[in-house]
Amino acid sequence: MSLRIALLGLLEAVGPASGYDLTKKFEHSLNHVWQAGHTQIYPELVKMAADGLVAASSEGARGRKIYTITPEGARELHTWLVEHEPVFVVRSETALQAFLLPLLPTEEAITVVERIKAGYEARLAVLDCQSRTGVGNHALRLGLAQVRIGLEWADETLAILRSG
Amino acid sequence: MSLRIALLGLLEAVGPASGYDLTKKFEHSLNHVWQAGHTQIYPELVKMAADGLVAASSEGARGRKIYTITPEGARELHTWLVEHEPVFVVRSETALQAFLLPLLPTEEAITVVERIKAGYEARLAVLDCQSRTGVGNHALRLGLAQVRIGLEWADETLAILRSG
DNA sequence: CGGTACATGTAAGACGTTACATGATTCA
DNA sequence: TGAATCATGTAACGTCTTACATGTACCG
Repeated sequence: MSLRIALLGLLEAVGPASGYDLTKKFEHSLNHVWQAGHTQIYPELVKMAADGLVAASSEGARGRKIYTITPEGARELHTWLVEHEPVFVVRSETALQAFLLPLLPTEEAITVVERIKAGYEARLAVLDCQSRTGVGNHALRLGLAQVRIGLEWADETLAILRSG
Repeated sequence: MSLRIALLGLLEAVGPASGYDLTKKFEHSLNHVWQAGHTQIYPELVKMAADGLVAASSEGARGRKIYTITPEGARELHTWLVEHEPVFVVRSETALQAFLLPLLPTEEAITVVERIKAGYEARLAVLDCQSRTGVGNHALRLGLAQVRIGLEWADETLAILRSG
């Protein structure tokens, strides 16, 4: 469902686009929110077209197919956006490492937290390069805040481990 | 893979346990880190036993089966903990709603953010009840920090929407 | 002419959810 | 005795990843 919504949202936001374009958007602007590769996106667009949520144009250069959101698709998107109840589904390998940290001797735990911290720093660098305007600006603020808090957590945790 | 690690970690942390016990742990202490229901946990334990990572005792009261982590399981857990590179896979419906917020008229966007905020508040209430000691203490600090930053983001976003 | 980016797809298998199904024990 | 909790499982279906497969257009 959410993959559909993400695709409908992108089509609504940036106008008609190909599966390839949408795949790039997933890589470069949606990546801190939802993830999907082309092997998931292409078949989903076909299904969405069959369900009348998007319309596919005839093929362009290099077999390029342009999809446009239909009024029905826009309706579905709008309904989801205003009615979807937040459900907190978390599946974070980093958080799992953090959870199990006390099972390691302090020295190893420190090494693990340092690696997690480096991961957050890399992530911060990526997010810092993204445009702060246009659709996604609120989500980017959220993503940046979460990464920064991750860094704070790492420093705090290192301090605890080193003092304990 | 991560489900395995979570199960091995719990067995290491709390000692021998049944699939039922582990399911409860997932509900009550691991829920902000990883999620799995009994329909996923029971078959996984069977596979892990076949792979020699856990050992199953003979059946106890009410068909209860106790699993114990084996030395091989402990080794696998340790290796993952110290060697696993952080990969940021995010799939958050809430963040997706945030991403697409600019597609809504301001009034509707405000309603959506208020619902997201209420979700974070509910989540905070749940996390606040959890034990701050024992395995999982670091992950709990991380989870709490992330929820609090979510609340800050919601207030900030409401301010932007109301002033814009 | 060779590499890179464009552009699309399929298939197998892993992972996760929902619905269905069963039976024991405890407590009011 | 009926409800709640304990306790385990299967099956169908949906989602996601990885590997495989193919061909076009542009640039140096």
